[in-house]
Amino acid sequence: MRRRITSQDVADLAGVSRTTVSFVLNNDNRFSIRPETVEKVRTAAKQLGYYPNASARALASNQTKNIGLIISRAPQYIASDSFLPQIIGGLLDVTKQHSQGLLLEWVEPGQQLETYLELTRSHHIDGMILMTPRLDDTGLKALEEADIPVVLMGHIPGSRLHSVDVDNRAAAEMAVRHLVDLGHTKIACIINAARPYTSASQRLEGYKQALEQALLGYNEYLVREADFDIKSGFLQMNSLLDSSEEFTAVFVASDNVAVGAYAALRDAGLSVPGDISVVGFDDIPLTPFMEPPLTTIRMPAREIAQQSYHLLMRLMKRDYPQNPEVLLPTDLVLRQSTRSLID
Amino acid sequence: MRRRITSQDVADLAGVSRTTVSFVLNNDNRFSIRPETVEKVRTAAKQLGYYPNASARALASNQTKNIGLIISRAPQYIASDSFLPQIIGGLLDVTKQHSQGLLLEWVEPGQQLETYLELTRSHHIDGMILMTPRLDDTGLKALEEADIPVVLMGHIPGSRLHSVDVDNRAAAEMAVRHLVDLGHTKIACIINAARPYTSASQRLEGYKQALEQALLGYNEYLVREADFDIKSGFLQMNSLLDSSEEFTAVFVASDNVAVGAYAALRDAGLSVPGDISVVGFDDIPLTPFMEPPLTTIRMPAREIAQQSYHLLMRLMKRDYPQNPEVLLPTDLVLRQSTRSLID
DNA sequence: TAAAGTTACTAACGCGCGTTAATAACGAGA
DNA sequence: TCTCGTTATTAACGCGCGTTAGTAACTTTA
Repeated sequence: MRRRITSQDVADLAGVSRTTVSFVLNNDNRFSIRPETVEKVRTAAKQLGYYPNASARALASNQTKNIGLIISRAPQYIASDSFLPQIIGGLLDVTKQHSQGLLLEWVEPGQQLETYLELTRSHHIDGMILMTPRLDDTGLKALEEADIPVVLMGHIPGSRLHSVDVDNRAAAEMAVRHLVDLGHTKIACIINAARPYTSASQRLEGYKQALEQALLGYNEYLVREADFDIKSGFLQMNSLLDSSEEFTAVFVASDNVAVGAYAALRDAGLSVPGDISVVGFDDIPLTPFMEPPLTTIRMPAREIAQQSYHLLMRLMKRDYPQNPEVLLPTDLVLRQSTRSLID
Repeated sequence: MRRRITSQDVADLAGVSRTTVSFVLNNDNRFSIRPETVEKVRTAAKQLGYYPNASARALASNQTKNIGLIISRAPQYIASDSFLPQIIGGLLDVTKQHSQGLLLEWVEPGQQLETYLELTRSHHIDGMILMTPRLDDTGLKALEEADIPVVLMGHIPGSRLHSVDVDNRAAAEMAVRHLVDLGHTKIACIINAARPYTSASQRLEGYKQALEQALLGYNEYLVREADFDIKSGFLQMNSLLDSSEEFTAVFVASDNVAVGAYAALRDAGLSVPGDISVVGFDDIPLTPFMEPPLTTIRMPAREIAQQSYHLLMRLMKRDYPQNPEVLLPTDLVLRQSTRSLID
């Protein structure tokens, strides 16, 4: 294997010092270098095919040029997630523009503290974005006093960490109010995930609040808890159907889960929206192609990703926004999965 | 900000040299260290909350402990991909076990060479897995003589690079033969992506071959080319329906694309499998929940991910398997999207 | 002409760790 | 007592780069 080409080689070829090479290649304009010298260095670097060693650079500059995307979920759940690719896509787009790397990591409940410490203290990354954080995350306090910037994609009440999120509660309320406005009074709910995921508990709150405003009673037997994936939607919808409770509409707090719910309804011989109206949440790419196309809350996934990144960038520059929380708008996308009971 | 804790601090506290600390914490058994010394070092490290600096370690050992997953596609296509999360999930699972990091990267056509050089020469990663490679990838030759291990997830004819793949051609042939066996003679095809993606051209080959074996003529007007995502499936199916060609079955070489095709068929008032039989490819988590459940070729996504990783690990240890190509089995998962024309 | 800038560059240190070659301690054998 | 292995430990170098403090040359001002 041929020897690595270092900046010394470039310096030798260009007939200057290594320092000058560094200044030129990093466009360090605190020092003025004669244009012809710049040219000499540039061509020498190109000629040798010089690429600065990332580790050495990280060590010297204390910047890895990598940011971490941490997913609070096990790989088997990641595999069937339709929302994740949108986030990753949005993130990859913008990280590449800033020639940053994206390091993926998942963390299992109970191991959070150790994982975060390792990631931050070992300095694998310059900053991290924490996806779908859990209320019971045992490592969040440690992150608050970590020496690297952190952005929560999602909100944790009481946390000092900066965050990017939508108003899940308000969005869910909007979804359910839509059903109420159509005359539905018996509205079931399948939340997207277990309560410790804040998006889940907040969406449930929105559901409750919409019922309350409509003077409809909250019936816990009409509520089920899914687990991110399609299958759990299928199972929970069946559980609702098997119960003795009556309902004419369901708010399913995740489109992915709603796909499973659709299947369960079909299997039961019920039509959407003929028998049951459904409103989803997320607006994944699939929803317009479902049968019938799903009325849902649009999550601005790409925007969430990019805003998270930009917020993280600001924090890395020690430029702290006065408001630690960025809230992005959602809206209700009307398609064909609901029908009016009022005529 | 408090000072970083270095191995020197641990050494001081434990009353030994930095070298000893290094030996102990890396379990370097080429040197025998007295058990009580080991203990002293371990407790000192724990007490101080010492985490070795990743960059320094990478620089000294010439190993970053990161592997790269490179996606040959733009972010907007990544966003609606249902296959990617399965690969990522499988990869994350196994990288974590080996305390390796996973660095995500995408590369746009035309920029491959530069991207690969930068990634390998800068030594951001110890090895890379190249997803959905393109035949016209201008950087592959450079990778063959790169100084880091590379695994192709997919096959490039004539490349010396190691690869993990399924036999796309044979799998596609199996899918189409299934339709032939059911009595279909006019079988359309929507391939998953443009020809330069080897999986696309290989699946098309399989389609042709199955027709040939059944003594059915190949009609290029029955073939369309999708673009990975759902919408392209919708558009291409409509294009088939708008043409004057007749067909009773379609082989859609990607489940994701098939979702769009389903929607187009529904919109045209055609039933699956009543009017048109459909066979897909991939077996994404959604397929059992489609209406009707899609008969498809199962891609062992998780296995592909993990085998790719293990192959990469072998290459990193300079342990080169005699056969550069790992082929994984596929099978046809029969569901309810095809019907027999023979009675 | 000397002093005081200004411009263009470099020597040298430090980042934190892995690792080799060398040393010290210690008992066994002669 | 002296030599010869072990065994346990360390001094010191190198990984490749960023960066500060400093030097040399060259121009401007008094």
